[in-house]
Amino acid sequence: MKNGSVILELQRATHATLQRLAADLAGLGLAASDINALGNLADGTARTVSELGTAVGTKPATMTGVLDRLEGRGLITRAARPGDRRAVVVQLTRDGVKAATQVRRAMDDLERRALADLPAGTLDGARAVLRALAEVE
Amino acid sequence: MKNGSVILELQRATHATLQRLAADLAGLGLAASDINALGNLADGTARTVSELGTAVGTKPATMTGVLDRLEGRGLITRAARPGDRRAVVVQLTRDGVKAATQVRRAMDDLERRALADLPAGTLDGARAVLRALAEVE
DNA sequence: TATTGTTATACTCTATAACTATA
DNA sequence: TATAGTTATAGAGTATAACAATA
Repeated sequence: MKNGSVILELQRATHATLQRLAADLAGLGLAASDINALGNLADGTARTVSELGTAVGTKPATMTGVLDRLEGRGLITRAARPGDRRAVVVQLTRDGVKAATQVRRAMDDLERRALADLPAGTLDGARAVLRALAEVE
Repeated sequence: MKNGSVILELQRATHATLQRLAADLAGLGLAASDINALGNLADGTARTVSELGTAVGTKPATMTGVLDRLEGRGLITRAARPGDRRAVVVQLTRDGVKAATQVRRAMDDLERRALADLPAGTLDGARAVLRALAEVE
């Protein structure tokens, strides 16, 4: 395959997986960013808005809109962090945990389907590449 | 690192590289989709709207807006395909070639910076993973 | 003064459905 | 009838800059 830019292939893979995920999770009525945020919160760790934004890959100002939606649906709570009342800690509610679990399951299923036929070690290399790209200056 | 979903890492890498690219190419005043489209057209091959949409990862209806902008800036032309006048062939203009070349150069530079320290074979494995994810059903 | 988050603003990105032209 | 693309619509995603509250 020519046009071999890894970055272009990255865009394609991202578009395809996001769309696939949204379809697999259509019953939840979540937008792409909602899915991304819930997927990152799924491990149960509470995060500040900034931390979540970094994990998701967007600015705090962008997160605000997403969090407004998730809060409105009762999937997360926002609370001032004890000790530093500037920071806002985001945490899943009980319903949020359920939704996030479904998101993670859909992601895991998708990965399994897509990568079943690839050699075992390949995935680790891919992670290294993705991490390096995510941190580029 | 926990939260090890490849899909989540994919999103992070995509956000980070897009933003980095947009900054590196700020002088050209291009939107993310413009950059993506030009990067795909950079090899000089003319493509129909549908083909380009597939390469970029979006629907034809989305491409229309991007192409309107690129055409308005004189970077591409649209013409009916001889033999099937329903199809629209997109091609870079002379200015478009210049812009696309800069886009590809910025992408290549970014990849070099990010991946310089990784073992040689890693990249091929990553491509295989990205391709598999892009084609998942 | 610096930091965290939200608001305000202005575009871009996207999909779906309806439409036009061509096959 | 089927296909390629555009238009219309509506909403989601994004950044920047200005702002408020807290440190």
